[in-house]
Amino acid sequence: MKRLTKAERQENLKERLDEDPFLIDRELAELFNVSIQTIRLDRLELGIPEVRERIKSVARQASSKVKSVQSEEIIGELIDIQLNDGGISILESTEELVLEKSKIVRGHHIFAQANSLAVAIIDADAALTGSAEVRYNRPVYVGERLVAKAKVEKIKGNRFYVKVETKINGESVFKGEFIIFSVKDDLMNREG
Amino acid sequence: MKRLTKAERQENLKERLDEDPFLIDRELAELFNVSIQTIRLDRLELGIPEVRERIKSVARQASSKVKSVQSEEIIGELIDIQLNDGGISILESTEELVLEKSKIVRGHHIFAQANSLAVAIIDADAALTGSAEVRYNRPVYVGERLVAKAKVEKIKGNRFYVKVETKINGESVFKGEFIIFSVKDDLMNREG
DNA sequence: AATTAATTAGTAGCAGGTCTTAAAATGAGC
DNA sequence: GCTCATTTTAAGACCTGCTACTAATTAATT
Repeated sequence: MKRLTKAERQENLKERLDEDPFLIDRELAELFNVSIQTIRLDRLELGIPEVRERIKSVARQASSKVKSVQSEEIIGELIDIQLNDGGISILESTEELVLEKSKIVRGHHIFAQANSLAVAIIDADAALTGSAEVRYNRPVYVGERLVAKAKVEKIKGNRFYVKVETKINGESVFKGEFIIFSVKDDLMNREG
Repeated sequence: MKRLTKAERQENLKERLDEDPFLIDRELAELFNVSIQTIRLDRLELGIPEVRERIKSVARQASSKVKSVQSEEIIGELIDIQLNDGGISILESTEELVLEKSKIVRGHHIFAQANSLAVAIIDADAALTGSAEVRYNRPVYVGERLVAKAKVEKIKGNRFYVKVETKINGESVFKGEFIIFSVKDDLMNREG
């Protein structure tokens, strides 16, 4: 690799370490064909910690990350919401959501987006899904952008009837009708 | 902490480091009230690497783990299966599956278990969920063991009608009826 | 040529080890 | 008590991958 300017090198450095935080200064020095001191200066200027600290922070997140990925309360990104009325969420279909062979998004992820949206728009301490009726209109592939739109159709006591339709570029790929219950705190704190 | 025997200490050491791989020898020495040398001997005998290596291996798994958790093709553990007939899967409800406040398992996880089971029992190159009708009978709390039982009710061409019931200690908590489509490979390889 | 910016070199020191050799301490058996 | 094996400490040299600092060298720029 030919010599880059300082600015280029530092940009590149950031990316490299983002991809692979295990790289030590010596390896980076060889990579950019500069001295180790230069790399250390770069890290200093960029506020990038040493390799052992980088690894530590990756490891620290490791335990909690498994949690945070799975335990997102809402699947997808809430972009609009009117409590007890409606809402919209967007989910990018990434590799993680997909069947390895066919690259088709597993159905339960589409359900999860719709279900968590339906729950989210309920104005209550907590809401639980009581039942759902869903239909998948066509398979969803990696990279497609799932836009779920929820609408509260009817409210009867603590029962909320919510319709969700998920579209890709305006094409309907999923429809669901959910019955959501709002739950009082005292009910929830009972021992399971 | 009073002095333990060598064997006790070593057992204990393994557990400790399993819980918290970040512990350095000095901390362990204080913990067990022995010298650092003793801890090092213990690690040597037990084949436990030094703290930096332990952290590294945690970090190394981190990147791949995020993927593997989410992209499991089957949610829960398949413990019995008869293709095109029925199957059983078990899912332990851990903290990761749960709403933070209420400690109730989010509905889409229960759906995911049932749905992936329904798909798994279909004898085909690939199977996709066409529609589902589900009912949640009662909230599921952390620690409860979800046993999902699927039964193929009817087959019509490439349409499979599958009923899934999920129970905890024999008590029904979830029922679902799924229509699953088996898919031919050429259909799946079309560009999305 | 003079000045400034960027790079390289060199030294001391640190954390958390390894590996080796050797000396104590402890416990069990007689 | 004494003896012997096990267990525990201790001490020293060396290692990696740094930090922190000082100083020298090498481009660029004016």
